[in-house]
Amino acid sequence: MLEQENTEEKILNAARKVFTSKGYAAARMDDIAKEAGMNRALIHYYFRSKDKMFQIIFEEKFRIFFLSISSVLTSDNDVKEKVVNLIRMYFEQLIENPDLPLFIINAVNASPENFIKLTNKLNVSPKEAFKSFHIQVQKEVEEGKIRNIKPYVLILNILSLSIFPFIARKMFMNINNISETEYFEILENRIEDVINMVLNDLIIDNNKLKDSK
Amino acid sequence: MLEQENTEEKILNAARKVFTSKGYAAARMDDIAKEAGMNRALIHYYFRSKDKMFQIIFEEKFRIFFLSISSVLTSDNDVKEKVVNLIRMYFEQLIENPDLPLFIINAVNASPENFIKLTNKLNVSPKEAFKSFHIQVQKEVEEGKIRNIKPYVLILNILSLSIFPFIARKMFMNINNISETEYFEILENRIEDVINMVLNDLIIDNNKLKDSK
DNA sequence: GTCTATAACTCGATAGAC
DNA sequence: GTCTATCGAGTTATAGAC
Repeated sequence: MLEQENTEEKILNAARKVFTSKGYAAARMDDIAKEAGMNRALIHYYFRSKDKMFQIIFEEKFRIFFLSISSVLTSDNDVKEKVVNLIRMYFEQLIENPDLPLFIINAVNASPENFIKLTNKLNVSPKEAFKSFHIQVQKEVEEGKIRNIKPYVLILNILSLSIFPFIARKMFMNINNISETEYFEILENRIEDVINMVLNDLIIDNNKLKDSK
Repeated sequence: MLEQENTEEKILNAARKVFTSKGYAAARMDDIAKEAGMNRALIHYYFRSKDKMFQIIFEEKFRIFFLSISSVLTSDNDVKEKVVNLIRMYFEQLIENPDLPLFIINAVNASPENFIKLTNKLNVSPKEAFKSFHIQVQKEVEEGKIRNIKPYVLILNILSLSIFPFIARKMFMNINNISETEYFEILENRIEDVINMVLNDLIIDNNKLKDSK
């Protein structure tokens, strides 16, 4: 069946593509118009200004990115289950939307005020989600379910291992002369490695291992 | 003793700061002029165009970033020693230059041709360094010195854990309401965690651990 | 070498015909 | 709603005085 897009959807799709791949400053209204198959005047007619369009796209992407994290972090699983879910969820999401993290990071860097305003405005608050996860990690550490690890460190490790490969993918593809498809295959095969690494890190006493080296 | 900068150095320092923090598209020649304490005309007199200035800065940063990786990867240490050196070196370098990775990644994404040209031009080739490390990893896997791990995966894990926290630092600082100094302290305390995690991953048989869970 | 003034150009935004 | 033409602000780059 043929998906019939109306003009507004065409523009939004084009804007998504251009803004997420080039960022705000480098994006041209004419790029978006061309991508949507029309002229600049028309996209101004629908969305008034470049700023307003960007806000719409940013808010949408921001929501996608943090809604899924929050839902995993605030579920009632234990820490280890959340770790597994986070890593799998990131991979699924980023394979569909590989430009997402860099887009959000660059947008936040360009105007942190904007980020703060959005986190306050949305009912999905990454701040709250992270905070409740912190508390849970501390609790499980005290109970001896996982090793003594700082919540910050655990989150940083998960996000780093999941997100960075997508952020740096073009450089990697270039350095190793491989296509995006091949690269994504490598990443898919890597998921279980990442899960194992993070989980093992949670149950291993590093001092014991050091002695045996 | 007072470091006397001449005009050219003043401009380059200003350009470094502005380009690495804003990226090419968002940087303004007037930002650089103001940062250097002079007017636009003068920076054009010295460096002709925005493009040429950016090329100089990019090439310089690129060199810094890959020279240090290459020197670690092509040393005659074994894989485990290289892992430790890589992680420590990244941290030291990035604490001094936290905008470096995002700057390079964005520049490479904006024009991959440029990246390819540079890697060919420089005598320091990341491609070669990575390739020789791949071979070494495969050799040590065959010898049983480390577990059966794909070289790609190992490199991705190291780079992810080391670089991502700097790339996403502003978002983290915002989410957790902490200053850059506090954040860098967290990262410094995290180094040994990262080293342990990657090293343990190299010597652990995941199947055995899975059974005991 | 360094400045002020201004040319040349890019690009977001609007006017107005259809 | 959609288009062509054009305005006008913002930026890079140059001319020319000192």
